[in-house]
Amino acid sequence: MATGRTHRPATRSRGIPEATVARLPLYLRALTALSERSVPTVSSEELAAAAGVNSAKLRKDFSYLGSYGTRGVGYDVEYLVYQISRELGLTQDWPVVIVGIGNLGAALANYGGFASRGFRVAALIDADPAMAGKPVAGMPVQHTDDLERIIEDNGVSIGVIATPAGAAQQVCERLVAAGVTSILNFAPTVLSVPDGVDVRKVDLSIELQILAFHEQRKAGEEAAADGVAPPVAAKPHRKGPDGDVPAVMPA
Amino acid sequence: MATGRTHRPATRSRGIPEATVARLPLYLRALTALSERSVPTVSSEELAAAAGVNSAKLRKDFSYLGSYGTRGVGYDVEYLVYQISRELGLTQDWPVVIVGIGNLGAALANYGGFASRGFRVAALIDADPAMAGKPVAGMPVQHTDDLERIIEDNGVSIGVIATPAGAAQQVCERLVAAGVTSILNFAPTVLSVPDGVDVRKVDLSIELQILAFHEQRKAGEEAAADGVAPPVAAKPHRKGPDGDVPAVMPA
DNA sequence: ACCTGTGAAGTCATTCACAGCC
DNA sequence: GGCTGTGAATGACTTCACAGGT
Repeated sequence: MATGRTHRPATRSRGIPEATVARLPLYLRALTALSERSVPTVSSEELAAAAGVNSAKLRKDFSYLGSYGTRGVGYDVEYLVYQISRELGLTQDWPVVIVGIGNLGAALANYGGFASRGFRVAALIDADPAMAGKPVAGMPVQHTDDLERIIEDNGVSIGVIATPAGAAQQVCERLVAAGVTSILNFAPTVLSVPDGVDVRKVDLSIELQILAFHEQRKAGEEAAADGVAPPVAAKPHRKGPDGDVPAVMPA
Repeated sequence: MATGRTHRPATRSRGIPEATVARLPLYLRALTALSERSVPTVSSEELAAAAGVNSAKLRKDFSYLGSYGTRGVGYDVEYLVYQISRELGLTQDWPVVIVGIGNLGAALANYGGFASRGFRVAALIDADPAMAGKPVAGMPVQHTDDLERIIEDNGVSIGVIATPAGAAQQVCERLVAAGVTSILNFAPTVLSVPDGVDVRKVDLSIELQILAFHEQRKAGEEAAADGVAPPVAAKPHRKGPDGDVPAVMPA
């Protein structure tokens, strides 16, 4: 059954560190912008600034790909664009399905960034029969019943889940069973998948909570010159009979 | 000035490692689910499984917050929910503005997860005069002209940018000038902000590219027993005359 | 003179493994 | 016997600093 260990055994990625892989798209974007302005070469310092990282990191990152620069000169923009695209697998195109065409799913379907870089929305899928056939982003929504067929017919290996949390795990299992091996999950749930399947998640609520944490620290920074008061101890007040405490609710 | 060094000087966060902070929301969500099912206590093993991490990591994470568990027993669910909420600053509420009410902005405005945990959408702002006054998610869209006033009137310190890439930096600057110190950026651009301002980004296209990278590696895993063939040179295919797309080209 | 590529050092994060308590 | 809390070990990532090429 493979419990939810999304964790791949080791940084199995023929040499390139995961942290580096995560930055390649950033470099690629910056390079593409330079390319559009017909800039022929760029130094690690300039490119790093455009990508929002420091130059030592960038050079180290590129060193994992090979020696694509020229000492005393910098990097050839077009050449690097090509090398990074190839490394990321963007020279082929990737059919993608989006499952769950609510507000978010529809927004994703309309998002231009999809098409631009080798990703192609092959199908939009929703469980609501009333949605079936309706056009979203110029494409008819299809019903979940046909999920397996759609995946196979289109050779889809990347799926985007934009369903409510409750439906996500089940959709995930169907996608995986049908052959999908990479999933981008927008539902606020932990997905468990078998080994060999990659999951990445995008979670608004988590990001906000992280910001709130730092925001709170900033606020506590007045008053404190020596001992930064931790969050404020507040009465432990455990065991609320029926939780007068945050009756919070998951998304 | 302060160039785009988002980088805070050091992990200034009174002890709690950034990686731990990023997982607290995950634990909180799992705990909330348990709380709703009235589960009174939970072991590190169980909770870790629910949150999709391993138990050693979870125990270490909690150890930064204090000793909130009981040996031989586990953690009191309600108590932990309270402690983590407090640590994250979720016991107060955070007014948030969303700037850029296109497909994505509207989807975010409708997203339930916002309201649920101390975050409150204080205003929706868009640059298009035609949008002004239109209700989205039961709330009238306001014009960018009033951005500064809205921030101040509502004491907003967290802003969400969902504008097109081209407008993001400028919107960011106005938000910061008006007093926002935490930004969640959905626009595919690197934002530069002064020290003391936190930026987190959510970028669909980057996530997909990371998935594509791993996907490509998986594909290359047949055939290879000894020397894993690097990316595979694949025919560059493409080359739009004036490509809005990567006009990829080797040197 | 300038800029890349990279060992070496330093910092941060995860995992191990077990003492201590229930 | 079961489970937490945590030093110590290991591993990953970043930064330094400079040798080496143009």
